[in-house]
Amino acid sequence: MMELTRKGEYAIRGIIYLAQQPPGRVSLISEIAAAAEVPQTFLAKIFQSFAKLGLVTSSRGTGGGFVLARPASAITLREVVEAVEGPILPNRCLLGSACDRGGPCRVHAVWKQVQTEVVHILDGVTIDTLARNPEH
Amino acid sequence: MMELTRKGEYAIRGIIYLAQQPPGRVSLISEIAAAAEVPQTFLAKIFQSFAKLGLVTSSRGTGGGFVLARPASAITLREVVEAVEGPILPNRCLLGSACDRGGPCRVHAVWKQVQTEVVHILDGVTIDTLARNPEH
DNA sequence: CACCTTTAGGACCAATTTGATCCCTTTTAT
DNA sequence: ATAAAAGGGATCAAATTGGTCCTAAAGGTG
Repeated sequence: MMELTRKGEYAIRGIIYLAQQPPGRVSLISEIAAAAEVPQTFLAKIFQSFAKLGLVTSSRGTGGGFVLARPASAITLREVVEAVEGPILPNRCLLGSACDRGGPCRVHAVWKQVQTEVVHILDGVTIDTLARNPEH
Repeated sequence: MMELTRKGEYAIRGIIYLAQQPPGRVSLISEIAAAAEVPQTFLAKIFQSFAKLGLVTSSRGTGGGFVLARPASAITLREVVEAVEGPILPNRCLLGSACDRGGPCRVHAVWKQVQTEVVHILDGVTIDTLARNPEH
């Protein structure tokens, strides 16, 4: 359980590639897809999400492409993952104030703790760290 | 992301009910399903998994049903969740020694850390604790 | 302007997973 | 024998995942 989907994997691989480019260099989606070994049309959708959320800036037309919107050191793994997979919610009952059967359910506090821990870990990792990581 | 499925929710609700019964008391699947407000046939499958894994003992025929195989204080939330959802694996690459593209991937260590933390949290919660929890 | 390049966005689709249900078999007590 | 349970397999609809395709929009260039 708790598995990252392909979309999440592709998102991470793609943005790491961007982070490895010289600052300010524009990359085509075709280039990123080839480098990250990811289906191009699928990756295009992922980068659309990134652009909407302000993780990357996109430009169209000749010379267009994608650049990180912020330094890689200011983009966390959590942001990237949540951009495509949605918020980290181990159990539905973390959403509303009450579980489905009246009052917070018995395991509510446990899931809350899991959520907090995972968010904390993913917030502590930046794309810059991953991009520089020699462990390849 | 990281959401528990219905199966996981049902599993937890069902085993908590069992833990709330007087020690040694046999419960019918129909009774558990009604109390936990879970589809009976679906819950039956879940309890089959429990029985196979030795979390509960089952007996057939008149007077048959389910009982916890161990004291509720000796059954962890992790066991219950993993019984129906499979092992806690945030990323596929935690499975084999290498990621799909040669060598451990850049995020490998992060997912390993997430896995370790979640397992630790869920191992620290017993069904007994949940069953007694006044927060309902 | 016309034309090419590139992302944006929507529609669509196949495969897989999820969430069940049904039916028949096996075991066990009476 | 018979009734009462769980065991196990087949089946199925709905949702999600993983992707493709096509057209539109935007931005450079001659």
